[in-house]
Amino acid sequence: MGAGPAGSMASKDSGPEGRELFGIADLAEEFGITTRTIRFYENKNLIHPARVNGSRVYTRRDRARLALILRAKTIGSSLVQISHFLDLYGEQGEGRAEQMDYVVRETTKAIAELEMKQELIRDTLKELREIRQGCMERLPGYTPADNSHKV
Amino acid sequence: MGAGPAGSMASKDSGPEGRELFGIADLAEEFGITTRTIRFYENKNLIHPARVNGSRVYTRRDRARLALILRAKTIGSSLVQISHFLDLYGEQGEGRAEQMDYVVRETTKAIAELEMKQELIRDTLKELREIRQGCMERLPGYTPADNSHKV
DNA sequence: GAATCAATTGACCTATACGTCAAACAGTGA
DNA sequence: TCACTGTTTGACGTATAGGTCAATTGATTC
Repeated sequence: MGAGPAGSMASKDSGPEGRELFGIADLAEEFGITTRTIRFYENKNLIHPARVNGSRVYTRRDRARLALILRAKTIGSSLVQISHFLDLYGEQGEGRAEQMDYVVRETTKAIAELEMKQELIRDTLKELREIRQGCMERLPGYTPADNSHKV
Repeated sequence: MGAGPAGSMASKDSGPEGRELFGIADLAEEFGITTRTIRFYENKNLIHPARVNGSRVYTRRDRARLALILRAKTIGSSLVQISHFLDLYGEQGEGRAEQMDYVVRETTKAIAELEMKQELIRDTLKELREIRQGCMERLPGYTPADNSHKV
């Protein structure tokens, strides 16, 4: 089965931010990934775009969801983990206390894991800064507390 | 080619911390990974244990290196990235200014990337806490600012 | 209405990071 | 000495995360 275009002629606006609906190529370009990757995520049930004439159409919510996925990936989560993540983000609306309790427990776990990662990163950063500092001191033309070209 | 044991009878001490040398199984157990994983890392040139009668023998430095690898993995680095990481950790000793300069540049890049990840995690944590908070408020028996069973 | 162009599904391929045997071999204890 | 345990290399299998190609289809343009 094929589908139609959703090319440069956007559904409503043409600005990159004022848009409401997006084609798969738009999102791919915006996030610097391939359409294959986006379709792969859909296959893994991470995003559920609408279909128009067989073509995928993404809302802002879909786009935000994709952004969440990519952010989580950068942090080091697997797609399976991300899938559970996304459930938490979606589930807040309503639901019985049972569901709420579940979300509370899961978010608590996720928070704990991220806090641990945060600590590991902090430690690593400290070490890297020490290494860099040690190197700089051995570099010719070094003067202690050289903040002349500080960032 | 085969090899000999390095079993429960440790090279020197038997305590888990006072040790100086370790067998592959010791490290595997200590870090909760398999020996296969450790051998895989060696195959990728991430660790270079000594050999005694064909069997791998790990020093404290090797053990620290393995710890670095696993920490970096948790943070979300690939083994290739970790390989470069480890080069930086090893290279600080001496070397010409050229090498020092290289290390300074690479550590700077690594630091920037980690700082970015740190921010992403901060953002995610903030959102997760909000979600959890929102759920808790909808939970029965909730009283605002309920710190009665705080961690 | 034929060409073109973007998008679709399906199939197969790739790289990473290991898991899982299998066969061989080295020490140790009985 | 023989069995047993732990280790070695090698080979193959698996899960994840996509890349790449092919054939098709649908909307737009000429």
